[in-house]
Amino acid sequence: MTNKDLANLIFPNITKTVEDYEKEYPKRDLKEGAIVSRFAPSPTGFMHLGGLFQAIIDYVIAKSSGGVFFLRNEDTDKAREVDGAVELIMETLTHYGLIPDEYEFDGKIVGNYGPYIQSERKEIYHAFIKHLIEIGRAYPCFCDKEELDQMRENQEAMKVRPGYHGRFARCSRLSVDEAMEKIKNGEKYVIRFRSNGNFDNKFEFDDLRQGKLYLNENDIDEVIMKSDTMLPTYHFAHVVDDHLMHTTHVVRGEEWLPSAPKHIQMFEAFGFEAPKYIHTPLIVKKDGDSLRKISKRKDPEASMSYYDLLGYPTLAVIESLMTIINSNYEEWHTINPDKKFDEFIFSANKMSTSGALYDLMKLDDISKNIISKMSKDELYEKSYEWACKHSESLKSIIDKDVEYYKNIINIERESEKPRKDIARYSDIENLIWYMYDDVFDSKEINYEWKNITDKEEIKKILNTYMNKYFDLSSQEEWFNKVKLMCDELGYASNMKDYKKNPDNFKGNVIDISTVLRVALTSKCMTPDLYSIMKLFGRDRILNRYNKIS
RNA sequence: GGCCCGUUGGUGAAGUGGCUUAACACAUAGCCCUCUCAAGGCUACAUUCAAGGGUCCGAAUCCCUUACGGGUCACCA
Repeated sequence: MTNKDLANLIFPNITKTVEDYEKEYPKRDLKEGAIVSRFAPSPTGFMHLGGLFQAIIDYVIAKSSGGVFFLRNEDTDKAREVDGAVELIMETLTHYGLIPDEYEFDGKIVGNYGPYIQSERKEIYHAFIKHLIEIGRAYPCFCDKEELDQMRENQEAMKVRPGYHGRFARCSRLSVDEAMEKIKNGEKYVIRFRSNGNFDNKFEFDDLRQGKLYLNENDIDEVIMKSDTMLPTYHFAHVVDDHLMHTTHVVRGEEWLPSAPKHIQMFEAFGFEAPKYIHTPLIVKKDGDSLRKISKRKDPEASMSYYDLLGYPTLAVIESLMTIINSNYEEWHTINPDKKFDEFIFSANKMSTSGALYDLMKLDDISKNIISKMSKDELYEKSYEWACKHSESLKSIIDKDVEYYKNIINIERESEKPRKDIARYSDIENLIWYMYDDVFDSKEINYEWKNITDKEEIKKILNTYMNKYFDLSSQEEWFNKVKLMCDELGYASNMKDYKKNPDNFKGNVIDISTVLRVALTSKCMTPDLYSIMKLFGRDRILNRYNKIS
């Protein structure tokens, strides 16, 4: 009996060969230097920051090089699969504008290199494994979990490196006849790759981020096919898929670096060229004094739904991640304010070498800048869309009168130096509620008076203002009148005069405008008062002022 | 424990043997401007690059040792 007989016994129905698949998925017709990248999550939970981080890199390197970005669903672990995870991944990518060129979703395959769902590629993997068995580079292993645990314990006791390697790789020494006998007897087995590496040898590995690395050769006979489902493990699926799909650059987390030697070895066993690798740093978080990987369970900001719920513009999240990905991104962006982030030429070797701390302050800053540059129409659309999903109360406010809402958010907007007070759409309601009479009337109002708190004085100021100095003809006139009133009532209209001789005055123009502001809005901090008064109009102002008693 | 990677201000970081008296941005503080707030302008914020030793005329940059942090050693990805 030969290896071929063994291969046929295990995969009797596999007739296609590796060569057949090579022909079926020919080299992509792309221009020189075009990068083919992929985002390949496993549908085990929720989309988190680290995932988006990688997807952005994939997207940017593909787009900026005129290449292809595709999505592959790595669902080989059926036990950990979670319902709806695939939908969430697709939704999140779409939400952030990172739409893959090739993908498989909802029964539809887009692209010529599919299927893009690993569980649908079983036959392909089997053909490749069959080939490996035929050439003696893979073999069935009948060791069960207990035996392997026992082996590991012994290894630890003997202080030797744990793992299925060298003399510990028992099943690798089984003859073909013995193996076939066991299979015919119905014994359970996995398929292992037969390593030809020597752990004491180093080889040069070129990681695009870290540069040349010297890693130990792999000598572990890694499991490449699981027993129950006959699905491949990640290691094997990665080799077959990224070869057949002609991925040029694999972007993956740093945690994969230690298994890179296995992957290289498998590519070599098939005679394939390995893709280029970019192992990305983990996003970490400060926990007490030490740093740790950001975690979905402990850190709400690890989940993409956090940003969605608070209403950060998607671009803000992307750009904040871009600054971590390549710190020269910000510089590039200020020089090229009109270019889209995916035109940025990413340099893997400029990526940070250690774990990056995600800074929510920085996110706020980027976000404020982005929102401040939006036109009123754009802000209206984005904030309304957000409100429809996440805030019934903001939605109802906007629905009252869209034009009025737009005018409010347009105060000090669409100008050279726009206001930067909104970091998230969820901030808006708290900034504008007092502009709505019914909302104002339904609340318990706490007037934030400052220096002038005497009710009689306040009433006197308000009455004088409405009777003699109310003027909305222009910003300048408006303020001139306020100053004139100061003179009449004994307050300093000029701050310099006031500072020189504060005792000569009852107060100053700031005190007066604060009374006008607080009586109208209840708040001592608001955008430009003139603009607010313009939106109110005389009657509504009078109405608010009459509430003061 | 073995193997691999890393360590520059509160944060992201620039830096690749002399242009560094260590960019830039965020944060923080102060001042200016100003009808409040936000914004904007200006200023401050690492005598030092984890520590020690070495190489060199010259080191954050090259070498060694130590310390600390991270990753990984599954029929999980």
